[in-house]
Amino acid sequence: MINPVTNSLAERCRQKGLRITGPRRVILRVLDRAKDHPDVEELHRRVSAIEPGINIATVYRTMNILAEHGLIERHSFSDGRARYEAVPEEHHDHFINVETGQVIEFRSDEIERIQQEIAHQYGFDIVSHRLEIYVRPTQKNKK
Amino acid sequence: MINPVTNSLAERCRQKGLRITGPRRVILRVLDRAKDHPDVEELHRRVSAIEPGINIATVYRTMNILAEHGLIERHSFSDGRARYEAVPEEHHDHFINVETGQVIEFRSDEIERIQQEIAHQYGFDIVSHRLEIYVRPTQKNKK
DNA sequence: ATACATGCAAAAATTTTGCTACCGT
DNA sequence: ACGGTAGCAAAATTTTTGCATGTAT
Repeated sequence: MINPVTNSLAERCRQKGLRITGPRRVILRVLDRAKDHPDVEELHRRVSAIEPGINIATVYRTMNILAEHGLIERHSFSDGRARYEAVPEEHHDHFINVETGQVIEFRSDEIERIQQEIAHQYGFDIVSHRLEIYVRPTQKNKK
Repeated sequence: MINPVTNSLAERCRQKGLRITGPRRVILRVLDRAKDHPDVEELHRRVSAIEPGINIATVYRTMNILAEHGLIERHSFSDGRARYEAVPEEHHDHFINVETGQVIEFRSDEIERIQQEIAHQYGFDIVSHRLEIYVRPTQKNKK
């Protein structure tokens, strides 16, 4: 009963010995608060709204550093650009609604378990995984 | 017992009403034969080896058209560039060996089934999905 | 014949990098 | 003080596009 919910990214950066600078603090805050999966441009927009003058190159560099340290996850989904989210306390997967583009998180212990099983059959240990399910709303209650 | 193994991409293009031009024929052949997941540059290299003079813009355009028609799949894996494969007769997922970068295909009906189940619980029909498991060889028989 | 496809070069979009100055530890 | 970091601009990379010409159907 020690951890409240999640350590903030800033805390986790500190634990890794990364410096918490002004720009970085803002970027980390934006990532902590994001409930979606913004790309670099969107991150930069949000960062700039909090504190103007932070260069987009800094956002790119920070994303690379955070990803190297395993503090954020990089996604691609259907679109081209890279999109990011803070590494969640508990792993989850994603539904992507193809009609709206909306991303919905979900988790299934059964899927997690079976993946382990299959990987072991192939002689592998899982490092990480990524499951994206592209969906549309069930058509039964249509007009 | 009508289909031999798989219809060639060229055949499937024809069925969709896409024109089979010279450059396109070569690109489709390369895709048909590829057992890996080449990016545009690599595709262009292979295409050029068969027939020089085909512009990389044509490869890009063709990939976009084929993807729109659902004839190829676009991946991202860990790296930046988009990578492609002809849509397989039967869907499969991927292991990515993080130590070597090698991509291994696999399939689990159980995983397929559970995904359906979960999607339905959320009120969705599955359009497609993508599962990538990043792995490393099991460590038990180490030196 | 006509709509679609290609080549080429230019442009757009995305990401990285060199360099100097700055700031966190 | 030291070494990582930021800003800025330039460069590198990846992808798209306008346009004139060519070609499959």
